[in-house]
Amino acid sequence: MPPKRPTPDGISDASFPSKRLRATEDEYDPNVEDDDDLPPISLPRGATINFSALTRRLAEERRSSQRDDDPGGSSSMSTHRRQQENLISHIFSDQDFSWLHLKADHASRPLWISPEDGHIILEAFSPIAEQAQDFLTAISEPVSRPAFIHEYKLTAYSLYAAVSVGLQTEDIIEVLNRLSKVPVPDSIVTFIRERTLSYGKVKLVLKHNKYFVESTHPETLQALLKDTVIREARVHTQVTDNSIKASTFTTTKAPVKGNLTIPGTSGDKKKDEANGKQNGKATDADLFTSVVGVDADDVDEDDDNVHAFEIDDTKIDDVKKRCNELEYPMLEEYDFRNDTVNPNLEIDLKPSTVIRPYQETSLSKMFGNGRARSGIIVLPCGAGKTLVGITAACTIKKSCLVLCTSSVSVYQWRQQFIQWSNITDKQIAVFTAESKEKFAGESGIVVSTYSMVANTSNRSHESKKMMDFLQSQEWGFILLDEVHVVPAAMFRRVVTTIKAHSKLGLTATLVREDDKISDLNYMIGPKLYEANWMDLAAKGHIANVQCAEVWCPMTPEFYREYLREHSRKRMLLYCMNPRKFQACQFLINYHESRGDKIIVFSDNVYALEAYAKKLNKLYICGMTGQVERMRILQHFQHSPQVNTIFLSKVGDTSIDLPEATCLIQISSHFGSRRQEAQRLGRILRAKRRNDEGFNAFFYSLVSKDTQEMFYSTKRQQFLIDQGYAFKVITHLDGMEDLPELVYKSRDEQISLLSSVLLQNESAADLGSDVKAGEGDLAGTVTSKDFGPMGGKKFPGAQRSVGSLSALSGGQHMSYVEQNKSANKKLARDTAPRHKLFTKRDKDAATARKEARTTGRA
DNA sequence: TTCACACTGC
DNA sequence: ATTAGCAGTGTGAA
Repeated sequence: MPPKRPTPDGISDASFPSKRLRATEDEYDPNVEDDDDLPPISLPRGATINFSALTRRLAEERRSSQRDDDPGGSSSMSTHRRQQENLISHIFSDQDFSWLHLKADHASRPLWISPEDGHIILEAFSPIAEQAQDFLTAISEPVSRPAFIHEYKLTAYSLYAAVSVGLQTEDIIEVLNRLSKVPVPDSIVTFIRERTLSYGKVKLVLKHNKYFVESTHPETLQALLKDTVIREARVHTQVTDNSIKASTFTTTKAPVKGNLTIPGTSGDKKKDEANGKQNGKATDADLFTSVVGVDADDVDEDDDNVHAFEIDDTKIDDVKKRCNELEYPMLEEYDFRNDTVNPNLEIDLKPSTVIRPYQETSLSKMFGNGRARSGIIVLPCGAGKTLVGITAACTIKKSCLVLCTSSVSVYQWRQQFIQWSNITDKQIAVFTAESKEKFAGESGIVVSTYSMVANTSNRSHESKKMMDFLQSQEWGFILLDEVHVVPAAMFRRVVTTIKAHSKLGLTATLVREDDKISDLNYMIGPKLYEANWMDLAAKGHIANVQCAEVWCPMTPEFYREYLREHSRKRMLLYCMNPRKFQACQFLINYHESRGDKIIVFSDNVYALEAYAKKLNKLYICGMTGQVERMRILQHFQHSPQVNTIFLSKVGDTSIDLPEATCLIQISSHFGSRRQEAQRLGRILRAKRRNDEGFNAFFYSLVSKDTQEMFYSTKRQQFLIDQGYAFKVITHLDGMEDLPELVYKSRDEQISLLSSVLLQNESAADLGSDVKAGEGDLAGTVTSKDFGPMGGKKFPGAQRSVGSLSALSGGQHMSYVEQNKSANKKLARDTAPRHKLFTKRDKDAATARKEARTTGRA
């Protein structure tokens, strides 16, 4: 037996599921056998202390799922369980790292590195966690950041990004070593060296509207030219292999950040420098600022011998991709201050504009060495992405192209530019289907949409002329809003058709449900900065949000139909579940009475309409005209009579939503994590966040025991990774007593069901009377009509709160255990269907037959 | 101006 | 592991 080990946090040995978890500092006995049927889980001791509860739970889940899965039976639950397990970080799979030796003072060091795959686990409760986090976001990808344990991953891209932000190989290794409980494994050290040393050897440069691959190492270029993709992209000119002396701007030793000020930082650069230079005390904080804030630019810069070859600009995308694969990622930096070819743009932030610390941090990553690096900045919605973009444009001071997803945001960008900077009306042009302006003078800003620029076929004469103009320009800066859309097959074209020296992508949610997100690494550049949502919330920049998933049981009638029907009909059934209706009504009622402004989202237009009408609220969907939308939004914003609106998917994009403080989802798009996050973002901006203890609320209404539960789990993953804990509400206290509760009687429920089923068959009349709600604001029912709350307590008491669920979102498992039997019982239930539906079935059958016979005739 | 239509993305 | 309905933009004809 290994010697007894101390248990600093009071967790006794008895709580460990397996003896193999008991790796010790000095000794590990490989002969200790597993004496139970648990899967082997091994972690170094520093980690086991914190993971014990979770790993145990995981093991239990596994065991129980193995045991009571009935073969061939209702497999939905067991697949469900498997799916959920897959969502859990793979760090808990059966790897054995007990051979790693902990440092003697490991307790004071906050992280642990997996030698296998470069995953890093950070104890977020460590006193130096915040600095460690700064460092880790710089060198690795955040995978998941719930309350106590954060997970990061070292990847080639993240290391490229780290180097491009100015970190140096040995510093990365050293800091990592200082923070780690175990010595940094050799495999990781090698990995870091390999990836960082090849970085910066190859550059992509734009000169005279042509792209060149440039390097000071001719042998590197030769190596690249051995690749067929790159060789074929090469354009042969007279000067190809000669050294091209940079003629547009100097390539001498780059000036360091010293004399560059990012506007709006109120001279904060002095502070930066002071921090960096006065290394008197070797506290950890200093260590980080001195490393992270380093401004040395040690890319070899022997400008005597810059070798280059030109490449075809239509093949830029492929070449960049290839270079990444060959592990010579191309460095794209724009030395805008020494660019004398492209005209300057007189633009600056207004003196009154001050940017926030995290915005400054993100910009300092971009301009860290006095030049503009291409890359991506990830900030939550409502955290001021626009201002970051504008400040970047004001720093570069060259012609700038801004691209967004919709024409509404085009005008928003334009408006923001005018609001925050001293740009004049004439210098900023809008290019959409309606307006095709050009800016006055030789430099300026153009704001447009992706589809406008990406559209290849079928272009009108006007826009063709405009496109020629855009393509003839050499842009100093291209700003890509909602950059996660760029990898889409059509939109990725814009990156190659527009010639820009530097690119900045902005997004709140750097995720897609396909695998194209990593393409951004070579298309735009590395991720320069990613904010931690929880940190921003804690500092009061964005609202604090309470997230909850409300489980609404299906009524027996609805569930029976649900089991009989297929995909689309199923969806309608679980959206229209009367219990969900009631929950929705209750929550609206509750939140209106405490003065919240509420937005209710439903992806399903039919359900949206039904809910809004039943509950007497205004709603907006795709059909709603622009004028009507504006009017409703105005009312929502200003009228105390209108506190709740219903929105379809239009709310996700292209609507400038006023501030809301509460959000309820009744149906949503399959498993889109992005959508979930984007919707949450709608309430992050809430002004009232500054009130002490103010919370915004985010509810997802889910019909129990339906597919919705799986999608819901999947959708939440992004937010859980950001550190949000979803609470599960299984019962809304006081709902039954709500006066005027809708669909209370069984008869009402049945008639709802029949209309849902009918609607299914004649989908043609969907949305026929969209305009019905127009103008009848007077009839809008407000909170007071629902009567007093009767002093009912908020259902907070019912919420599950626990360290385990807060830890990792593992709370989703809880429902797996609960409802299986109920599920089966309902499915088995052979009680006759309501006669209404047997009749309906018959009618449908005869109708089909008739249709067939008449069709033949 | 408004509508249908094509195309595209999520 | 995957869906198909809802949304957007832009164009040209009525």
